[in-house]
Amino acid sequence: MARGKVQLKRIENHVHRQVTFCKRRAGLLKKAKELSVLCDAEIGVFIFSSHGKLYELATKGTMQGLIERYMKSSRGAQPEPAAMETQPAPDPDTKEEISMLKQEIEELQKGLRYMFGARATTEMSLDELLVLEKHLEIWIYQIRSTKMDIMIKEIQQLRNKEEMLTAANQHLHNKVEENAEITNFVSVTTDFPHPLTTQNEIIFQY
Amino acid sequence: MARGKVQLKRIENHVHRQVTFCKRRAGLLKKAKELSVLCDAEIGVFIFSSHGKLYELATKGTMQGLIERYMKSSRGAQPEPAAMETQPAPDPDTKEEISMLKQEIEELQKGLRYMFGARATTEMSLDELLVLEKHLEIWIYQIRSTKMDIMIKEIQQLRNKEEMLTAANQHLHNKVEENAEITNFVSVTTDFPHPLTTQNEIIFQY
DNA sequence: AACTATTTATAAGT
DNA sequence: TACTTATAAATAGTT
Repeated sequence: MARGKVQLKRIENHVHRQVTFCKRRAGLLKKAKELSVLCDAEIGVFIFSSHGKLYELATKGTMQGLIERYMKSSRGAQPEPAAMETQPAPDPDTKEEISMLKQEIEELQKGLRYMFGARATTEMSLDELLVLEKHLEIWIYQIRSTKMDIMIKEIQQLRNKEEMLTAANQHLHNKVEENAEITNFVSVTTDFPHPLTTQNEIIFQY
Repeated sequence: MARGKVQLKRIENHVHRQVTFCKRRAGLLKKAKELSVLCDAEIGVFIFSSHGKLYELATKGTMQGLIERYMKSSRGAQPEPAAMETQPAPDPDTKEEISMLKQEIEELQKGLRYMFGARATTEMSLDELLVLEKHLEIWIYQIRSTKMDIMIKEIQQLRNKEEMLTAANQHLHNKVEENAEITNFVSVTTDFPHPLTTQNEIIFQY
């Protein structure tokens, strides 16, 4: 944010990255504290550096307390899905990146499993698996239902479009016949089968 | 930070506080994401508004994963070993693998978001729904596979048990007949059908 | 670590 | 709630 705009990607230079990490980490924690004070919010932040070192902030009480509250809240009524975003750093270290991505997938799957209140699939009992299976079936059912809705809508739209095209077609057809009658000296036989309309000929943009 | 310096204390005006909360919350999460990307850090943030509503961000994987890592890191002594920097040749195959993995992550995240927030499935496109459906089908397949394994094992165990019980039964049966012959003065006709064994009679605890 | 030139965030206003 | 704008704050590059 100064003396040059920064690209939103992993800083490749070690030293530069380390310095930026320190500066921005301080900035982030400061912002968190400010938000907490100004707006009477309870905020927890933890930052793992690329070397695995932990930096944390809990604006009220302890991090443990906050985590407990988080657990309760996120499992309960209406959790905020706003922020499950990741921006995997475009790392030229492809091998490393692959393993990172795989780990990420693993974690995501774990997260999904966690939602059903279950542990790793292989650690699950038969009953737990049955419950999970049921959940997934319901989910798939919902997806298929939505899919069906979308497809039905699409079909409806296509039908409407067809109707319009047909009408436009008819209109043009009539026009052509009219013209043919009036100016039949041009071509006596205007017998080209059925005037195909293209999008450009449609008056009502759909 | 503008049009007037702000005092670092709770904003008393409700509306003003709410507005500031929204703005600064967005700012904080943005900063967190930036730090994560720029410096390859893993960051978790959760914010409870004064009304107890939760806003969260986990820059990699899930919040659960992060919390687990936090737990490990904060109570354990030494954090994780540093990731070594490698410089392998960028293989075209691996590139492809990366993009596939990234796509998979994207889909999983969409699924997670959907699950967590009960966000309308209608926000997903048809293609996205198809991919998610595929993932879930695979998952269900895995679950059924695991289930099958468990059931097969259980059947095998039951068969073994049956075998043992039959053997024990036979053994007891023989014993009884023996006794009957030796002490046939007690009851001349030891013709109770077939000695049913109960678990207590089994010698070999299974 | 300290110093700016800039960018970014945002308070107040609309 | 969403823009706009003037200004404060953060910070990238430099020393």
